Amino acid sequence: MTKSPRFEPVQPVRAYQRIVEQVEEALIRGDLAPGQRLPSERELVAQFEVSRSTVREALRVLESNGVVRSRPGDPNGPEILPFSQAALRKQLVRLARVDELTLSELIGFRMIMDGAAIQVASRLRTPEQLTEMEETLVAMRAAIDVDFAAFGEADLAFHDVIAQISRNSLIQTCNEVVRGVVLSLISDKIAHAGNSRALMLESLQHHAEVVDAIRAGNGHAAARIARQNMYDYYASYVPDEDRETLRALIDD
Amino acid sequence: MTKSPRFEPVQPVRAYQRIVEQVEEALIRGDLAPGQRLPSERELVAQFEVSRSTVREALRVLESNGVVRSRPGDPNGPEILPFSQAALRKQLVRLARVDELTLSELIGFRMIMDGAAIQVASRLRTPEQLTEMEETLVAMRAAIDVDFAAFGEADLAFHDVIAQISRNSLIQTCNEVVRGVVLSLISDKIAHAGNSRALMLESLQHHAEVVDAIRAGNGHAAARIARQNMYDYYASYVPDEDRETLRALIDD
DNA sequence: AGCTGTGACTGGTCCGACCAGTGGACTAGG
DNA sequence: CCTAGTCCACTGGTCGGACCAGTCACAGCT
Repeated sequence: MTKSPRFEPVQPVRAYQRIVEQVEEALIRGDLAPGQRLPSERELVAQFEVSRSTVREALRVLESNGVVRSRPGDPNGPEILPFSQAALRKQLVRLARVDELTLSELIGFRMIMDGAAIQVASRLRTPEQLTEMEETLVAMRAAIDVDFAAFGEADLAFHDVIAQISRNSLIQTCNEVVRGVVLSLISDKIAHAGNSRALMLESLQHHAEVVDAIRAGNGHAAARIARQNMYDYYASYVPDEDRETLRALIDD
Repeated sequence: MTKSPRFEPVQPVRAYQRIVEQVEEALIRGDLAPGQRLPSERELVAQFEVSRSTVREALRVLESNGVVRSRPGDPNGPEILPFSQAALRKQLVRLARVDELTLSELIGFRMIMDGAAIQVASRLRTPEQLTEMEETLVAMRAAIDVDFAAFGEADLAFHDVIAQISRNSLIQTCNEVVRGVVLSLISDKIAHAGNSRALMLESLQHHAEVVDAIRAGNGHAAARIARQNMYDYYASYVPDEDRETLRALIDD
């Protein structure tokens, strides 16, 4: 009656993989927490009953995944790292670098994400959070007189507040990661020292309009302005033929 | 006049890391393409002038990042893998598992992403693409009579079409990844074999309404229905206190 | 008590060895 | 001639031992 046992392909599980699994599982179970230390490599050799090569290969994998960090000479052993989006960003950067993702896709993604987050935030925000947003605006204004990097940080803080209000850290993570990827892709082209101040002032103006719209409870308008700002800010880096697609994203 | 040379902290670069960098750079430059093979470990030892341990640690890192795959006995050497979102998903799953991300955040993210994608799609879609969407609807209807997994696949195909129309593969990737994470988180709770058919029928009905709205060019309505559907579909798995936040995402 | 020098231990790298498994070349059979 | 089977060179996985530069805690000195 049974048609076929539905066998699945099986590949050998290597020793170092099982070590990785055990460590990661301990992390998920909470037996291991960030800041804690793993036993030294030679101690792990004894516990797992494998050779040091195997232990080291497992540690390299964990290290590349951002789970632990080994420092030579540290008597406390490898350190369990706090969870971070660094590994996530690394993977995204890889995808972007090999041209699986174009710059316009990344920017389009941010336009959608940021717009959606702002729309949600305009509904959920408390008066205190509105004040918080206004403060980041002041910080942005002050940063303009410092340098471009400072302005970028202040801008990041603004978007962080938005994401926080929208009660979704995944949005925040995605925005930060994609933002970092975009900046790394256009970093070599940021030679526009000339008009940068004007661009920053315009960006600040747009942000202020966003806050105004949020204050008025007009989520649609806020989101639209945000997308417009994003487009103006990055459009010059996008190939002509992709700009139309991005423009289509601006209006609601 | 210069205040300080602005020194930055420096940590030693390990040999295996430089091997990883060289391989990844070759990949980005296009000197290495998916399907091609790396030299054997012993050959790499000669080329990089390091020990096999070092080469192997580099290969383990590349392997864990989804760049290559080593198979014992293969005379052709490690294989360069096609770029995939698997590594990306792995990182997201890790974040979700350690409770940095809650189920409601993941679902909220999907509501926003999917809604935005549908809204964009309703504007950009061609008549052919509309037909394509309608075909996935038919496939979903047929899948209901097979089993739950088949319905899930058909549902995935629908969302793929949407993401494709929105001309943004990053949206597609994010949706797929997050969808996979959500399913893996609730997989143990899918014991609702009883009412599943009714649920599938309702979901299909919602999808059909979405397509209707897209056909009519009403992006707002389409997005709203999509979010509502997403909420109905997953709300039972979300803790009570988080549901209100999700409900706030449904309207406009 | 405060400082310093030392030494046990750390991780990074290297070497050589063995094993099970793979796949292509080579050979025997058609 | 072509096919089918065998064989072996070579693969990656794992092991154990060795050496080095660096770090940190502690004992001993001032």
